[in-house]
Amino acid sequence: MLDLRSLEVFYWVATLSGFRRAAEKLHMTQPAVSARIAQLEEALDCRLLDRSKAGAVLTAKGIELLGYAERMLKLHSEMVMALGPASGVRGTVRLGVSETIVHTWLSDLLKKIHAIYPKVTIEIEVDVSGVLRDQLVSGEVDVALLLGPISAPRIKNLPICDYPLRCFASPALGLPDRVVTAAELLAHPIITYSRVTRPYLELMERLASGSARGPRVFANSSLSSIVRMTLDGIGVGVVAEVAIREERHSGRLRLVRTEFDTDMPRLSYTASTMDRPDNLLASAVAALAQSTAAAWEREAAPGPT
Amino acid sequence: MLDLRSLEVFYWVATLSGFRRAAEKLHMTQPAVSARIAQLEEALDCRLLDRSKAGAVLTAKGIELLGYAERMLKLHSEMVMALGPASGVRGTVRLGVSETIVHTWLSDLLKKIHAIYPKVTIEIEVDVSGVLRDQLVSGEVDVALLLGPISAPRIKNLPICDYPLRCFASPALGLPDRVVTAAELLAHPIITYSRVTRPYLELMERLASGSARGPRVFANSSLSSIVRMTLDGIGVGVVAEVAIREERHSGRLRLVRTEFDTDMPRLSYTASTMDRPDNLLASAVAALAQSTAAAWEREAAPGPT
DNA sequence: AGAGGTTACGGGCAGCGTAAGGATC
DNA sequence: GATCCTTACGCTGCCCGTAACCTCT
Repeated sequence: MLDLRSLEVFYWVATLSGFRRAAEKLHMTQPAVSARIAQLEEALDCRLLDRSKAGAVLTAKGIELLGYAERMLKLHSEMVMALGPASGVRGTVRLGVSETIVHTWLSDLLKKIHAIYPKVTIEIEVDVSGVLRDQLVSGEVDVALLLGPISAPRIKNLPICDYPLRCFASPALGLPDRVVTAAELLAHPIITYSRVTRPYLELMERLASGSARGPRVFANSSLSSIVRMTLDGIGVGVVAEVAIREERHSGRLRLVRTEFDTDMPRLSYTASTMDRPDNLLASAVAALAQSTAAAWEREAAPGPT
Repeated sequence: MLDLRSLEVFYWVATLSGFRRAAEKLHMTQPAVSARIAQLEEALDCRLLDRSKAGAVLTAKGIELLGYAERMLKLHSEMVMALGPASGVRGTVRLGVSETIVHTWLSDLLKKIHAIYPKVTIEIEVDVSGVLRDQLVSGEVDVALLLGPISAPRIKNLPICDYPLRCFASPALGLPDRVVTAAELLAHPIITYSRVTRPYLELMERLASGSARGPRVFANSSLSSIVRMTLDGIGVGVVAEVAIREERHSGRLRLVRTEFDTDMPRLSYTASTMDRPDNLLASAVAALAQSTAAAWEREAAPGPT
């Protein structure tokens, strides 16, 4: 009948390359999926999928139909999101988040989501951007707030915020209250993000060019841990300015101005989603993340943590 | 459920401003329409239409939904037209045609339509463009091949051909075989389209400016009749060049070159359709008309009649 | 033998039509 | 009372799940 349900079933069979997998995804039995596809093929009077052990692959007609199916399903989701009473929307959004975001406005975002979609469940996964990227691409998370943009097919990147990397130190470290040189700074160990992160790599690139020998670096995958170590006077912390607002405010950490501040990498975050016709909630959450980040910056209030 | 059928029912209720009229249009009973709308309103948890004696009018939410409904239905029709086996398409297209088109390539178009959509019924209405225009706007015809374009909301105009108006005469009339002056020409009566047509008006405008007194004009609503009268030597026929190809070819009528040939109005035809999400067949026919006209001109063959 | 898809069959429910019941002019 | 919509109710047909069967590795 070419109705929405059939298109949805077809979409998932095509996307997951299998009747069985589509059936699981759609919470129905595999014969039901078979029947829908058979009906679709009869209506269009052509084969849409070649069945093989390896998996169902689309025929030419199938590819053509898939294009329409995606457009229809997307339009439908859009309509539901726009018109359906938001408070009635149910579902689960798996949200991947970089730790920096956790320490800034994630809680604001969660409050906002819950206010608008009280029946939606949020699952949060905190990891470094590289891992989040893979999880997004493989569909393990629906939205990722990370250092973007991600260049992969069907990924939509929504810029949300852009924080400069800055150097911080405990007053106990005794760094002078003026613009310091690279040499002065590198007398202390650098405490920063883990080696697999982009800010780490960009930072190393810049520091390596300035000093004769590589600086001592303590790379740490936990932002809290970096802050802790910096507070303890182990060295100079290099993190996003926003991550230590509280410590800076209370005077426990000082901003260290350096001669290469203007050359420091910026952490550009994006809310990235996989462009799928279902789960428009993911896009909605991405949009909320954008507005939350903007609001948080406007307020310029030192958020808790 | 916000499925396609519900949207279709809603679309027609909104468009026709009434449950009853929508029911007739959709060949279903009025309670069934009520039920679908009620279900839609329940799903969206809001009223979509205000019922009043005068007719159902959309609420704000209703207007919003209508936009989505149109987009969805249109996309659906597009999909069906693109994927569905064309030979399986059923339906009726009411086609309004100007007489000039009838005398040129209409039969080619009908053959083409029948070859592609054997199960589609074509109803043909021949009239002058002004009448066709009204019939199209009021929905009495689905496609109109007429002197366009039509400037009315939701009308799509597809240019199909552009024929110059020319003067013709029977050799018996004795007009010289050279470029004649307006005065020489107007010594004879002018036989042309009916007074309610655009070419008549444009022609009169041009002739009036050139001669002291208005020319004698036999306006005739029937093209065959115009040709007949011209053949009989009653006067000078002024019609689209293409309409008398056969007579000209057989030598029964001659082209009369005039000093104002270059200033003659051109008959620009369009295939015009009402932009409705259903009846994509109309658009398909319009497109076929365009290609048929182009093919006919390329062949430059004097088509029968 | 096991994974993946098809065929066969029965039950539940959505959606339609018929018929009767308001509401508003 | 005429028109337009809603409510009530029974029926049909679709769609799904269960279960058995097919096919290929």
